Amino acid sequence: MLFMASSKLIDSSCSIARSLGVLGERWTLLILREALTGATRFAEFRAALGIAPDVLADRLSTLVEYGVMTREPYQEPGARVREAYRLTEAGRELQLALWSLQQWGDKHLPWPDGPTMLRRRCTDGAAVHVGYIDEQGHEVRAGDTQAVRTAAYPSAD
Amino acid sequence: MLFMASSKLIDSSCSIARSLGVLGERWTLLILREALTGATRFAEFRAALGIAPDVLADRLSTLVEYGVMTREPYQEPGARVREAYRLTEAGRELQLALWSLQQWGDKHLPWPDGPTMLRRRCTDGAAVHVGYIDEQGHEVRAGDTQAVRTAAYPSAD
DNA sequence: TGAGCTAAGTTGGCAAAACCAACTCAGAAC
DNA sequence: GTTCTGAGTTGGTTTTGCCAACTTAGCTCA
Repeated sequence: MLFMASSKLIDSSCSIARSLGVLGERWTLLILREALTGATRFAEFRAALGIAPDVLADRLSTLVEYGVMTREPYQEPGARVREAYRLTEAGRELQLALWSLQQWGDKHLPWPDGPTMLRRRCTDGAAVHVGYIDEQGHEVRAGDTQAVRTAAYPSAD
Repeated sequence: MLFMASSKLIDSSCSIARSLGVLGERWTLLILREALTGATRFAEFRAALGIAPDVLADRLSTLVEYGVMTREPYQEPGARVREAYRLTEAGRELQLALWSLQQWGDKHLPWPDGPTMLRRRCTDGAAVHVGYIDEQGHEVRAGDTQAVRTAAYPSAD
């Protein structure tokens, strides 16, 4: 086996580090962006991203290994069996993280012609953004948020 | 110059790709996690992450270059001048993206002892999560969201 | 005055990962 | 039975990351 499922990050007590252990390698989040817009086939990812085939094979197998995507053979009538890579529910939930990055890029690394994608509500097309929400489902301002350590936080390092 | 400010991703028309061009290299998001919890000095990042000093220097200079952090000398009384790396407002806004990843990791890559960090409102300590919000400041369910292309979306590839 | 200490790096050699082109393999079409 | 296409694998080169050692500057203390 040439590829090692990514680093020791996945054994970290920090959820951000564990997420990055699965998602943080080069190309992975772009592969997921394509998957969220409907790509399912090896050649589709390859054409859309220009990624080397060995790297793509490695990333897809990592995503399958950690339950972000599934690899399933399928057959169109009159064609031979092919492999389809589909997002699991866990994978679909990564839309939130990708939209966070998209929203940040729209604001802080703007493109001359403006954004190429907008985030909308299906039902009425109203603008949707990513933000902080309290238990009543109401938005919380960024400055009113804080992260706090739990008892599970490692005391001695 | 040994280091090239990261790839051609920053010239992409996709905001996710541009964000990853600045933030997507190995270690970068973990450096930002430390910065959001108060780290400012080279040696602090190094000790917290165990990152090689040349890689850390490269990542910090990329973050400064793109306006995510500032590098400013400061002097404690009776000590020589040192460098402090501080988040800009753009950098502080990345808390949203990091919390998205943390929330995903909490759910899909759980740690045996439970999460080590919780997301809270400062004023009353109530739980806060990251999610989709409409123009009235109310939460939108994930399944009710969609991304749509604008006129700026590149037609011919 | 100069020897030691610390922070913030830089430099050089080695190992791992990414990139690229060429090749494989299987089934369908011709 | 030759060609085509999708989904990869293989081999060689380049880039990136990792590690240890070194550098530089200003402070402290003898």
